[in-house]
Amino acid sequence: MTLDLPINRRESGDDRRLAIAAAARAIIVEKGLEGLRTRDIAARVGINIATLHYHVPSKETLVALVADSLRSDFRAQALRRPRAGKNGLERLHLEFDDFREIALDMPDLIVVLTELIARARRDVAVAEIMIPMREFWRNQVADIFRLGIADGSFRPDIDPDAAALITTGAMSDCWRRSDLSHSLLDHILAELERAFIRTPDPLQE
Amino acid sequence: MTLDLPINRRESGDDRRLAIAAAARAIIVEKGLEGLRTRDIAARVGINIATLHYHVPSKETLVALVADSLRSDFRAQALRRPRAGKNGLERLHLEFDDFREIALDMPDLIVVLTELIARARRDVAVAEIMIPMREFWRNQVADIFRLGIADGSFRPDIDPDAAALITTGAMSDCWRRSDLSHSLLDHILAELERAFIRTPDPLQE
Amino acid sequence: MTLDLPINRRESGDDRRLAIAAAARAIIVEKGLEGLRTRDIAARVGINIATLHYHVPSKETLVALVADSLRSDFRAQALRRPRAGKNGLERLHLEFDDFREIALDMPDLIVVLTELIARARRDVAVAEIMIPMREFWRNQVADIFRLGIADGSFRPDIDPDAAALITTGAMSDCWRRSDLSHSLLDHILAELERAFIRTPDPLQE
Amino acid sequence: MTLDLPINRRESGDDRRLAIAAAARAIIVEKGLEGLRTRDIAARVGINIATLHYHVPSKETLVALVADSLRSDFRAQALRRPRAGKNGLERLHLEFDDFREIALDMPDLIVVLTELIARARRDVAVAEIMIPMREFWRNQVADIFRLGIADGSFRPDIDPDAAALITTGAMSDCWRRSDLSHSLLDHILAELERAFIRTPDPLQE
DNA sequence: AATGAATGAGAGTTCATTCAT
DNA sequence: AATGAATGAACTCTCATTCAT
Repeated sequence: MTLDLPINRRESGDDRRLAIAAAARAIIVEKGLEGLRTRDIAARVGINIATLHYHVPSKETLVALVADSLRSDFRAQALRRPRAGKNGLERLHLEFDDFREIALDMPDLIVVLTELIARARRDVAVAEIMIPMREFWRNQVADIFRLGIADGSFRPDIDPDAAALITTGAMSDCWRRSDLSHSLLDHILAELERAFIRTPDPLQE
Repeated sequence: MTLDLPINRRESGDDRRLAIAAAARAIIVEKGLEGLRTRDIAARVGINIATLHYHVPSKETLVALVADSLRSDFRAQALRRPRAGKNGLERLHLEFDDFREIALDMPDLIVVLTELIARARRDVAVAEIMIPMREFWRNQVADIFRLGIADGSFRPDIDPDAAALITTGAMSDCWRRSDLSHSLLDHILAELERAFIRTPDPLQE
Repeated sequence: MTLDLPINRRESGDDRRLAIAAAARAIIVEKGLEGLRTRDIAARVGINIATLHYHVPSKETLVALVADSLRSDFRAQALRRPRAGKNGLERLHLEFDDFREIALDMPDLIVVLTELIARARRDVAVAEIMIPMREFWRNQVADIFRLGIADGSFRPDIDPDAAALITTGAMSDCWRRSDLSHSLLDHILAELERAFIRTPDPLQE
Repeated sequence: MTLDLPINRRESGDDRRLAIAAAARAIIVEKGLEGLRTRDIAARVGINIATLHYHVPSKETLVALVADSLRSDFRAQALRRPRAGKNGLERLHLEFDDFREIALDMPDLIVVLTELIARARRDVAVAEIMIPMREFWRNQVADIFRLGIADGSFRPDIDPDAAALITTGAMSDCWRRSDLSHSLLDHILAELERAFIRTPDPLQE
């Protein structure tokens, strides 16, 4: 006669790790990576510290886990929008839409990402996850510029890699501002667009 | 007659504070703000921890001292180059020269600056020093754009504030890259210039 | 079959806290509250300082724990002697017996109590435990005087509250004397008794 | 041509020591003996810590200095009232008047005294000053009782030493109460008087 | 007589990690 | 899979005292 099975008393290891990553991210948002304490995570998840260490053997592992969870979120987001059959300018607009969505809907994600990128300078394990993420993004934007140059929607004299770095750099810097508003963001993105589109040739109009 | 110079046994308070700020900056470069330990600073300066606390009563004060020392460095650098009698484009070039100089000659300064800007999000005392510094820089660049629009060296449709944010943001992001090379930097700066200068009107050439 | 008793390696939290309170009291007797060091307590209990902090999170809590342990001791002692069916004078004798027992058998308890009462002036948390203890005692003695006035064993013109304060005050002051001897104590208690009993009316004898 | 002699820039050693003792007493009242810090004293006097140590070489010396200053105050007070030509009861009234005056006008003095008496248990240097003070007071009161027994104003069966200890003990205990009011004090003193005066013999009235 | 600078010893507290169950 | 208890190492900060001037 088994009644009232304790639900979720013991979650599977994967579920626990997901909960731990989520809790860690919440704390990083509040107090930064340097304010991240294993005890706080355990308390937030509702488990004992020893249990936390059972699932995530060390703090280093924990940070890597958080980095991984960020990567998953970005991958999920990258797959949501179809990219085919567009010209460079249209694809840049899509990129901007993605950015707007993240910056305004999930600012937490950005905060954690920024903290991890900063840490990557000193932590090789983190760098191995975060630097490729950043470079992947920059390359995607560089591809957009290459496409746009080819299809004529962008200036022909653009250096795609430099332009990508400027674009992603400016966007990153927006993230870091606590005073980021919807309208400010729109102004920035509009200015970025003007900076790279092909000026209509007055003669041929 | 021995010329034994006083081996820094007892310095004036100001000198000590300078040395402390320098040591703190060196450690921040190595281990980040979160890896900054008062004992390490004292050891580096060659004084007792209690002596350190005599000159800098708390860690909070210490961080503020570092922030102040950054501000001093920037002020010193800002006064080195004459700004008068130039048009917008020339002034932008000067700005780029400054940046090149700092990024390649004193990369440590930038690392520390970045750490403090990140900390500013959570530390009001630091924010009060760092945010004005960042905004001052952005405003300076915005002024350059305003000048350049007026004198015709830049595109007339530029939004000076947005352009300034993009420019400083991109430059900041360069700083954060550990792989920053001289040629990469030059490419970025050249691209920034192309993004904002007035496209030569084909008709009038 | 080896009977190796667990050598206190891991005790339950309650046992540890009892041991900690006992160690703290011993050190207070030796060096006073101001000479109480967490490290000394840990050493005496045979545990690590961090373990001490695991059980008693702060020094403030520790002092409250000591105060609580005093209260427990007093409660235990108060329950040992039956109080029913006695007149005022007999109850005063019982009170004196209790006092003699504590003052001569457990002088440490008194020293600690005195230290905590002194600290209560400045520490609200301690005051909240100690002042009620002291007032409870004084009220108990005041009740004895009220009873004795009613049953005729004490002078009818006694102010019970004032008499109680004198009695408990004199007893407290005895505690504070390092030269307290058995015979001195007896003299004091005898004099207190003479001070309040009803003088036999010469007429009716 | 000497103008504007700096007044009090450099006080004599004795004046400085007086000021130091006064400052120390003020701090003891606020934070207790255990909260007494040399730096706080120096700040209150307006001198450097090193200067403080020049005048009072160690903290032990400092506490002895405070004890001495208490003794001076008591001596001054003891000389104010003429004691000759009174009987026991009248002298007890004078004693009570003195006590009232101190307890209500200079409660600080009492606080410091109590702190030092408590410290005397562990500090021989302090004990050598404070214990004689306490015993001198008790003996004075014992003498009053002896006088009053002889002149018939007190009960003949009083043990003068025990009665003195009860009296001074009850008074000391009053001091320790933060809730001491004028009327409470009067009640206590009146009760003490009733406890020891000769009950008027009904037959002979 | 006075002071700015310096210091050794130590205070309470924190933290990631481990152990026994 | 989970946990209460334990720990070493380290942290910031404090304090009475001393030194050089």
